[in-house]
Amino acid sequence: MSIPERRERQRAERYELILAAAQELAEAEGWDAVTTRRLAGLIDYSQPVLYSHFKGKADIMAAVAMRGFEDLATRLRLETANATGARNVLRNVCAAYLDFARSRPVVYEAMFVLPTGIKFASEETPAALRAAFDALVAALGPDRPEPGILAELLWSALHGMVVLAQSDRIPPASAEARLNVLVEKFSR
Amino acid sequence: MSIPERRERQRAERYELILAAAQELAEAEGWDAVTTRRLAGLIDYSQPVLYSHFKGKADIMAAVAMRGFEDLATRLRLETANATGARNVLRNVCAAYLDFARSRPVVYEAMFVLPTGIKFASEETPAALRAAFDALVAALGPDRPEPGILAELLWSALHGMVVLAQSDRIPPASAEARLNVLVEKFSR
DNA sequence: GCAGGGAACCTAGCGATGCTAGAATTGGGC
DNA sequence: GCCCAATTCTAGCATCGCTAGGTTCCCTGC
Repeated sequence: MSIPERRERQRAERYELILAAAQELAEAEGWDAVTTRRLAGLIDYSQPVLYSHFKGKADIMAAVAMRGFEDLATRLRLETANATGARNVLRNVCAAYLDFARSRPVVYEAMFVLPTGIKFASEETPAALRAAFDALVAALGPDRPEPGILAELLWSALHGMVVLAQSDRIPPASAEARLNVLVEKFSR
Repeated sequence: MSIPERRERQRAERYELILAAAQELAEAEGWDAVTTRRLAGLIDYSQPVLYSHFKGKADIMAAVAMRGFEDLATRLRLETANATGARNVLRNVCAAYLDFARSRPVVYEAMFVLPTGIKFASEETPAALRAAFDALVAALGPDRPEPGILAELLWSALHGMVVLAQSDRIPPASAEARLNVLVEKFSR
């Protein structure tokens, strides 16, 4: 292995180390606790090292979000493939979405709540993000009128349920009941 | 007028001045630009004066949010009263909700996105907030199964549409189309 | 083996934030 | 006209994201 290659590999490892530390710290104490100083301390480097990998704190959060898009997309596609019957597919995909948000709340927050520079619904939209949205479209079944609009609405409902429940604005305990009604309303 | 009374009135006026300045500055440059120093400058007092009215910046935003709840509640109730036909009522109430969010995005943000200490769906829920939610329940019409759950779902969908559109995660331009589908799905 | 040079890294610091302790000023009551 | 209490301001703390400039390390060519 050449020396530049080794250097590059070590850089990549440190990149991963930063992402892992950021996510771990955020999961433990929230994004506000993820300061550049604490992050630098966790990886045993000084602050400026972070800026050799990322443009800034927002960029680190965006990178965590990108990983989240990939994770979410594979989870949703898995449900689309494994369930049988249109209604079951829709239900399982929605349940998987809600489950993802519940299991990784801070990653979800980075993906869909906090301001990242990530472009949605445009040419530059990351593939993983596009794939996750396409899984929603697919879950609604074929031959729907205005499938894009319908999927946007479904996503809006799911997202609303997530953030309002996470911030205790609607009772998290009734999430299941809401899911039942949601599936009923969006099945044909 | 007694002297304590005059003092109290002047304090109340300054309280309003602070709220108005905070909202105005937020509307112009976003909540991040609302710093205690700039706010103090706008009302021609020093920083600590703010803390004689509010516990801190978050408390100021919560106060702005409270005014927003009242405004939203009256707007929604107006639509419930003025429209005829179940479907029209639902449509107009939803449109009014979306319109409120569009016309006062930063107030909406303080109400439903940023972490305020305000209690939702509990004993201590402010009356205005409860009234706004009740207007949603009423808009869905009488004799619905699980009206609370259904209203939570409707609210989730509306809220999701607002925040995803505001952060450019779904195209703001198709808001009307989404509203049409939403009303269709939630009408019986 | 050993300088030279470039990449990698850290120390130290800037400006700005929310918030507060303690001094200074104001204004009503005697 | 003086005093006391309430009100307001000055000045500062700790922390934030971010960066300039100097130091250290390691690879390269002799």
